[in-house]
Amino acid sequence: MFPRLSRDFFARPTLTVARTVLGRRLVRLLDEPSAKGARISGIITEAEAYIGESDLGCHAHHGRTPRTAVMYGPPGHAYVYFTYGMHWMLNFVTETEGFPAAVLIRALQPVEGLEIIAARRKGRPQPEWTDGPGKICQALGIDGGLNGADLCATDAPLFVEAGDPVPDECVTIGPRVGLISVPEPWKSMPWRFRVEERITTERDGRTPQSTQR
DNA sequence: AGCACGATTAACT
DNA sequence: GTTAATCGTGCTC
Repeated sequence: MFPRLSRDFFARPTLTVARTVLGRRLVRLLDEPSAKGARISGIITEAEAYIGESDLGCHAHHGRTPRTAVMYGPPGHAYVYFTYGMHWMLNFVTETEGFPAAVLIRALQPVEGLEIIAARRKGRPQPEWTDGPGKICQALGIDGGLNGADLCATDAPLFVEAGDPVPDECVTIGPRVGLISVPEPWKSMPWRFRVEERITTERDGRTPQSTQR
């Protein structure tokens, strides 16, 4: 159990939050009676930045709407939205109130609540439990009910704990994923941060490559 | 009111 | 590699 990240962590430039959130632990406290107080958690291994109305890849590029209102609010809250008719996506609101920006959490390394995750990701191998933004929400039981939730409240059901910082040599930076029809330069801005998977003892001198999915 | 599309995933050829 | 699933959102008429 580590200290929870305070609002100061999120009230910084979005690129800084996206880079430094790697290695931290996302924690979901279950509130359902059948699993009262159970913890599901994982180390954050991939995140992307979405920055303001001028970023044509950001939902806020249409301005303030009912959907994007949370991004215009104070930092340290969850922006959870629904897409493709079936998937929920989790973001952390960043920067200052009034400026719409957020960090999309794209991948985790599962740590706690493995049995619950396995049940929710039934039949899939462990590497595929939380290696996508929709999968994370499925595994942790995150949906629209958590949109706007304060990650820094004392009784928060969803929050982030401190963890070991990830050194630069373990992080690859590249373009954000899935922005099919977003115009340049936004489509290619290197605003995706990912912890490179490697065997712990590996030392092969490979140049980290900018991966794509 | 109608329409095109999406910060994806899983299944299929 | 290709594509169906499935519906909220924001735009156009």
